[in-house]
Amino acid sequence: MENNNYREIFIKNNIKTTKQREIVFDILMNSNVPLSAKEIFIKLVKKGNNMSLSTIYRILDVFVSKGLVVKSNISKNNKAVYEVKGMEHKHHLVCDCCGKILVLDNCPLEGYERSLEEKTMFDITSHKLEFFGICPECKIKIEGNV
Amino acid sequence: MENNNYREIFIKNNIKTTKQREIVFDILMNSNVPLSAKEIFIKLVKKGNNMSLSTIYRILDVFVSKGLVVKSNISKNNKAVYEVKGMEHKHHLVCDCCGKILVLDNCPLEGYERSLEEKTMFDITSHKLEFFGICPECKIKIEGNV
DNA sequence: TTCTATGCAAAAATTTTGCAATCGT
DNA sequence: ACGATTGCAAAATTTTTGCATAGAA
Repeated sequence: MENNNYREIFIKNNIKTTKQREIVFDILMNSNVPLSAKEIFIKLVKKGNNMSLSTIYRILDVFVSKGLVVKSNISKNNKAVYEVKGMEHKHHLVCDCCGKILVLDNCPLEGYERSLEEKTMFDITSHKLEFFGICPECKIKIEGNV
Repeated sequence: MENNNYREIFIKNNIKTTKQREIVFDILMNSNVPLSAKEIFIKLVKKGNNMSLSTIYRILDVFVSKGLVVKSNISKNNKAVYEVKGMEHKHHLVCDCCGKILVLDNCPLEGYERSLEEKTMFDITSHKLEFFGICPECKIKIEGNV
């Protein structure tokens, strides 16, 4: 899992291949939940790597500007979180109570987006959709305390 | 437009009515786009009021915890933005290029949410949906430069 | 009066920036 | 070799917190 062909992706996007970019991209590729800059930092340190936090921010900015990564904000502490922009795009269901994130596979908005383009004259490039609720485990906890 | 019955709303939610809370709530009620803490601050100063920024943060936290206000993040600079949680809920279409925000009136997710509850066993409490794209004005600008 | 909310100033946390050194092509 | 990228440290922003004072019920 450590080797990779991210080089090809980087070349295709006109950015230089550096060890740091490979590390960050690899972490994002292997995470199924969006990560903040600091979380990425912690993960790479745990793997035995090291990197300046400002480098991580700069790398993420580059990835976002190239459309490789999506920046959003679903964390409770308003930190920006990042995830690779897969072809099949994913949405999330976040527990209000414990913060757990469930990844959803399908998107209910295909048709709607098109009608919105017609109505607004925007060229729609993307959307963010997140659901919030109480997960089954927390429901039990809450009921237990009643 | 300055007078209001926010007192009733506050009483109903078990929070004390203070001048500061009325000012902040009024600004949120009269804005059709989500505002950051600092934007709220600037607006109230322009109206001749004054308030500590930390008070604004604390007031917003209270409003969010009572479900009166929704905190999200669609600004480019990852600042948290806040808007009143209306009965009719609104989504937004944000221009990638100039940051302009268009308010959308209807929500395409009514039915989907219910099926998601069944599938995941979550009690879904809310969702956030934002669209991004290029607005007509920016399209012209961009084409002009080609 | 009692408890909560506010202001202020200081701290914490996140993100950005300048500059010299290093690395990729 | 050249230009882009990184690290470091410092700055800029955003958000949180402690404590004394003021305000609501």
